[in-house]
Amino acid sequence: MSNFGTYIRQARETHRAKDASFSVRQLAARVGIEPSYLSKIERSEQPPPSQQTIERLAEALGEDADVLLALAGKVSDELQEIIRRRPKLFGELIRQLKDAPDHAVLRVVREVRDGEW
Amino acid sequence: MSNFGTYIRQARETHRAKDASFSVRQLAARVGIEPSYLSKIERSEQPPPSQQTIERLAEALGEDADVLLALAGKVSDELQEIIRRRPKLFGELIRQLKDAPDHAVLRVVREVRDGEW
DNA sequence: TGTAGTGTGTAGTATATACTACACACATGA
DNA sequence: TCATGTGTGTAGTATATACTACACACTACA
Repeated sequence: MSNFGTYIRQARETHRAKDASFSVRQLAARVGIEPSYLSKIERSEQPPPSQQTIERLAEALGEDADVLLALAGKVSDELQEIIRRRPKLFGELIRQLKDAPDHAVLRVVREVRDGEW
Repeated sequence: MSNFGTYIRQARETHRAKDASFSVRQLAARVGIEPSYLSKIERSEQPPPSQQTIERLAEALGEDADVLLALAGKVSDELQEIIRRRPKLFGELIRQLKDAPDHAVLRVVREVRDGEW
C-alpha cells in the first residue's frame, strides 16, 4: 500500500553511505524505538509508527515530516487542529483546491503570504 | 473536553419538538447504532463515535458533517486524503492561513472558485 | 578466536477505539 | 392494568494501534 518503509530505508541508507552511525540500531536508538521495530517498519512488516515517532524519524533523517506522514497515511495533528478550528471554512477551501494544479495553489500561498488582509 | 455530545442532544431535541421520531431510540435505529450508545454519547459518557457514524448522524440531523467531526476532534478522511496527495503544498497553505481572518480565507476560496487557472 | 556490531525473527503486551446486548425504571394512553 | 415507548445502567466484546524484550545468525576486525 504505502511506500513508507521503503522510503525510510532508502533515506537511511543514503545517509549511511556517508555516516556509519545510520545503522538500524543507532538510528532506532536516536529515535527512541527498538531496532527490530524499525527493521520491521522498513520492510513493511509493521505498519508505519505513530505521528510522534514519524516526526522524530523525519528530524533524524532530515526529511519533511508532512511528506513522511503522508506516506504513512496520516496528516499531522497540527494541521488537523487548524482545520478543526474553522471546519466549514477550511473544508470548503481544501475541497475547492482539490483538483487545482500545483501552480495555482502556490499562487494562493504566495498571495496570502505577501497579501494585505 | 469537546461539546460533541451536548451539541448532538441539542440538535436532536430541537428536531424532536417538531417531530416525535427524533427519540434516542429511533434516531439510533436510523443511524445504525444501539440507543444506549447514543445516549451515552449525548451525555459524554462515551467519546464521540467513528467518522462513519458521525456522518450518518450529521445526515439524520441535517447538520454539517465537517462541523460535527471537528467537535469530535476529527477531520474527515476525504479532506485528509486531499492533503496527503500534496503534503508540502497543502501543509504550507494551511499553516499560512492559520491566523488569517475568516474574510481573507473566504476571499481566497472565492478567487479559486471563480478564478482562471 | 572472540568480541563488537549488523539486521532480523519470535512472541508477546498495554491501551485505545468503537461498539453490542440486555436489563431496568419510569411515563403515557387504551 | 398492561402494552408500548422513553432514556439509561451494567457488563461485556472485537479489532486496531503502537509498541517492547530477547534471542538468533552473520560479518568484520583485532
